[in-house]
Amino acid sequence: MSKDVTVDQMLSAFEAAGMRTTRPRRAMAEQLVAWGAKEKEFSSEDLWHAVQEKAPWVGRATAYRTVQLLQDLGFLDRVTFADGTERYHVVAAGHEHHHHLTCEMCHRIVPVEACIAPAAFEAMAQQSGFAISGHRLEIFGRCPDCQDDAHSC
Amino acid sequence: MSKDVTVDQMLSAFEAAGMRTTRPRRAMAEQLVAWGAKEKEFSSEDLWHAVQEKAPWVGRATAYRTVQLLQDLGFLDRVTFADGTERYHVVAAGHEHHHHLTCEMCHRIVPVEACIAPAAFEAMAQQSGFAISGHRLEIFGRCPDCQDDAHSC
DNA sequence: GCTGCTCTTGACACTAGGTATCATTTCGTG
DNA sequence: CACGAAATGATACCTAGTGTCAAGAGCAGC
Repeated sequence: MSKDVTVDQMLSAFEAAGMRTTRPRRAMAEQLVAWGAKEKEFSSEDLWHAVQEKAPWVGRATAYRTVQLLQDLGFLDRVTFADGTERYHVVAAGHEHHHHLTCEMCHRIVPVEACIAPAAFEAMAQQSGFAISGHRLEIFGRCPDCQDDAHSC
Repeated sequence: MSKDVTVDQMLSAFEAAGMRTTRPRRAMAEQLVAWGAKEKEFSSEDLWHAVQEKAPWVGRATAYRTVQLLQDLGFLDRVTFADGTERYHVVAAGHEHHHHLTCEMCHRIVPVEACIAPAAFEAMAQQSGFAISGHRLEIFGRCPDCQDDAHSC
């Protein structure tokens, strides 16, 4: 059972990394916690707009910078959709390595555990001589709600 | 042993799809064949610039449109690199479903066969109720030549 | 509580990469 | 060769994001 992250956890992580706990960072953390890890997906621009309602003094550049930091700190996950757009979602605490199954219609996100077998990575490292450092797997489809809709045009 | 594609093959594919074999399309096909499938990677912009040297009358929009078409026709493969940039490369004829292992330093591309087991796809379709329509897998690392370089800063 | 140093911010100009529009050109069929 | 549709090139525009920098605000030490 994965728990949602708290504002304090995010701010503590900033401190732990030697960064300051500023007002914009707090405002953005609050918005993220309000959204929670409920499969909610958003772009940096979305988050900026949402934060603006309660903290209109937050600048766009700051919003983008903070999203980047939160991703580095492991609180946000970047997800690629079938249409090529990139968005983020809040990582539920304790979620280990996983990938995403996304709906190409409504952008719903479902985390999945499936991944390449470690043996396969080793095999390709051997064959190619590469030092493998990471990978991304994105799976696309239509969620149950969107399969009925004939919005295929 | 996979063979490189020819200009005629590309132009025939356009015709077969009910499209015309125009001068810009020919010019771009020629540039692509000149590059070949030799792990060469390029952006639409790169291709446009290259084509301009021999056919300066080709417009930017046309270059982008043609790259899109060639991708739809299966002659080009879109590859995502570790830094998030998207580029293309020429698909060698007869290459079936595959993914790419890319060098995060020099952008070298190695095709790999490894993929998720079909059973895993079925399992996640069952669990989630999604109708799965596609996926992308990108693997990042450093090629043998770039492992020595201490360009880590 | 005040000082001062540094990190961070907000404003804004700018860029990369790509798309929409539309009058003009050019295929290729008849 | 003439014609209609498809394709083009020029251009304006767009999205998503980055670089710059003077001004502001945390936080440590006093």
